[in-house]
Formats: sequence, C-alpha cells, structure tokens
Amino acid sequence: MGIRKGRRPGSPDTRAAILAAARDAFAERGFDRASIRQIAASAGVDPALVHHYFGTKDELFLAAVQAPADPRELLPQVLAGDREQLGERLVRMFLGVWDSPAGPAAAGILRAAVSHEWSARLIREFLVSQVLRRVAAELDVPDSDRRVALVASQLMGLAMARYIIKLEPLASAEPAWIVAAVGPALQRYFTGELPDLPTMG
Amino acid sequence: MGIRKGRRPGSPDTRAAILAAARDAFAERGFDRASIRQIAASAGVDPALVHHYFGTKDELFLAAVQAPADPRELLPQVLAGDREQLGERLVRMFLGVWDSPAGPAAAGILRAAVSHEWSARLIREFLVSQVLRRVAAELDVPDSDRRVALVASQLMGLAMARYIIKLEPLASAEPAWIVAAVGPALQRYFTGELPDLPTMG
DNA sequence: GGCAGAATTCATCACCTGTTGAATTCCACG
DNA sequence: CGTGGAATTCAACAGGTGATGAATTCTGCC
Repeated sequence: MGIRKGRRPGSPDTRAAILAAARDAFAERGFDRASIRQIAASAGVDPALVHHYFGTKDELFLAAVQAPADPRELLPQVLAGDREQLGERLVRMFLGVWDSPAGPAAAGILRAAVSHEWSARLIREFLVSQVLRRVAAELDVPDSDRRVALVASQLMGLAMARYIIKLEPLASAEPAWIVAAVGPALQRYFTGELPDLPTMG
Repeated sequence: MGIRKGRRPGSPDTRAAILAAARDAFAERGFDRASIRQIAASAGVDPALVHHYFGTKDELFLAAVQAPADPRELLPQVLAGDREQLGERLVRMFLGVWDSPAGPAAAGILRAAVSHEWSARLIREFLVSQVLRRVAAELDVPDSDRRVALVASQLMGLAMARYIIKLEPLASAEPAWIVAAVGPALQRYFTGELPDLPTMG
C-alpha cells in the first residue's frame, strides 16, 4: 500500500508533466515564489525527480519558459504587407501570442525579468537579437534602432497593463479595439516623424 | 564588551535608518529577495527591532514605499497649460520622477507589483483612483477612461524598458528626446482620434 | 532617587527552501 | 533468465525565512 519506491509501471510521460507544472507555476507565481517542491507535488512526483530531469532551479526555469513563441516564424507574417499597417499587424500578433497557450509562459518570463537581473538580461538579449534587430533591418528609415525600442516599450507596457497589473478597461478590452487604438501609435514610431537627436550644449 | 543589550545611549534615529535600508533593499532586490534580516543588518540593528517598529514584512514594505511622489502635488502642473502639449508635459514629469531620488522607490513598487497580486492591486488602485481618474475628469473628451488607460500602458512600458529591463538605446537616451518622441503618442491617446467600441456580432 | 516605559538585543520556534546521495523497483535487451 | 540502466522515492542536510517573547539597558519624568 502507499506509493512504493522504484520505477513505476506503464509509461506516463512524467518529464512533460513536470515541465507543464513548472510552466504553470512560474507563470502565475513568478520565479521566486514558485517552489520545486510545489511543482513536484503538482506533477504528482517527488521533488528529487525534478532535479533528476532538469538540474538546478534556474535550468528548470530556462527549460520551462524557452521559446513561448518563435519570432522566426511569426515575424515574417508581420513584416509582409504594406508598411502603413505594420503597427496594427504587430499589435494583433502580439495580442494573439499573449492570449494563446503561450501567454502564461510569456507572463512568467516577464515576471522573472523584473526581479532577476539575469532574467532581465535574458529577455533583453532575446528582444534585441531575435526581434528588434530583425525588424530594424527590415525598416528603411533612419534611427531604426530607436524606433524599435519605442515600439518595444509600448508593447511591454501593453502586456504589463493588460496581463500583469490587469488595469481596466484595458484588461478586458476587445483585441480588435486595442489593435485599432495602439496600432497607429506603433505606426508612428515605425515610420512617422521623430525628433532629431538633441545636440548637446 | 561587544554590543550590549538594552537601550543604547545617544539618540540615533534608528527608525529612519531602518526605513532607508528597507527602501534600498526593496528597490533593488524586490519584495521577495529583500530579507528582514538583511535590512536589519544593513541598518546596523537587530531583526527583532524591525518588527518592533513596523510590524510584519508587508507593513514594512508599505511604510517603505508609500508615496514616492504625490500626484496631488504633481498633477496640477501637468494639467495646467494648453491641452495640445499635455502628452509632452506628462512624459517630462514622469521621467523627472523616475530620475529623482524617488525613482528607486517607484522601481520597488513596480517590481513588487509584478510578483504579488496584493501589490498589483495596490498599484492599480493608486493609478486608478489617484492619477487616472483625476486626469480623466479633467479631459473633456469621450471615452476618457479608455484614453487614460492607454496612456498608462505607454508610461508603464517606458518605465519597464528604461529602468527595469534597461533596453538600449532607451535606457540611456536623453530625457528631452524621449519627451519629444513619446509625448505625441500620449497626446494622440489623450485627444486624438480613437476607434469606436467594436459592436459585437 | 526611583520608576515607567521605550529601545534594543538574544535566543529561539516552526517552517520552507534547494539540493544531494543512496535505496528501491521496474523495463528492455541479451 | 540475468543484468544494466533508467525511473522514482526516501531521508536527510544545511541554510535561510519571518516571527515571537522574554530579558536587559537606557532615558525622562516626578
């Protein structure tokens, strides 16, 4: 009676279960407050097994949140089409990702990025080298790196307000409305007039 | 010899020292990773004294981060003047607060808001009832609550990108440039054309 | 001078954390 | 049928956490 030691019969994919539990835990409780013991319990498994599969907690986090969405797959859809509606397409895709099953993972990354420098570095490197740089290369306007950073700031703010802080009425607004409201703002960052760099002195 | 028990001579304002240490700790390590023991040590004091002055850790946090800036004092300066430059004035003030000594406290609140629902509620209530509602009341356009929420999202994103994630070139950009770049975006949210609410079906 | 009360520390408690190493059980292959 | 290796659990370690209650020393007042 009770749970015996040793290998269990059948072949449940325990590894995947742990990963799923970790994903959930990190997403809704953040890195610090998500505990390995709790993740293990939630996966119906001993904590040591978590360490057996994924080493340390940091590694588990990396395994759990890696690639919530692949920019190499998504960006071309956004970049294709006329440049005058780039902003709206980007917001639409952004909301699509966050409202998808990948959303919680993204929330986990964002939560972790706020409290851990190494995770902030992670998201920064990801944004810069996987997303922003590619978009910037596709734009044929000057100051493209500044432009994409402004775009990133608005999108991060949108995610914070809508999914983390849950600020109303943004949190429960229709995606279509948000696209129409925020899209043009991004469009201006992309292709509109921006100030020159201030000349010192 | 060594540190004796009991009341110490002189009158160093220990309470203020604890508060300052707590402020620093919460700002740069967030709520979870800031420990009372460490705050106490950093203030040259026993952990129990921290509990003696401020009760629980939550209460200490509230005492440490309350009112990094008083909207009742700052908002009138922003709202005064012509409506066509409201956006720029708001960005300028926002950057002013974050670049001031109050900035770290603001960062602490933001960090905590991301990992704790009760703290997210805190910042949400603060934003809604102390800032957004007042600004909305001052605007004479329809949909003012939606407009201010959009503004809040852009400002939160700016804070995240510049002060938390430290995304370049935003992180080290000149405030004047940011004002000129982001101001008009906020201005559009405030007084520009926004889409109607989508009609369902 | 004595006494109330505030300031401060000490010594804990109970708990949770990540992590490790050994023990056990099962499966697959020879 | 046996054996090696993978899956899984148990038991524990070492450390950190917030919190509490009692003890001690000082200050200020009468």
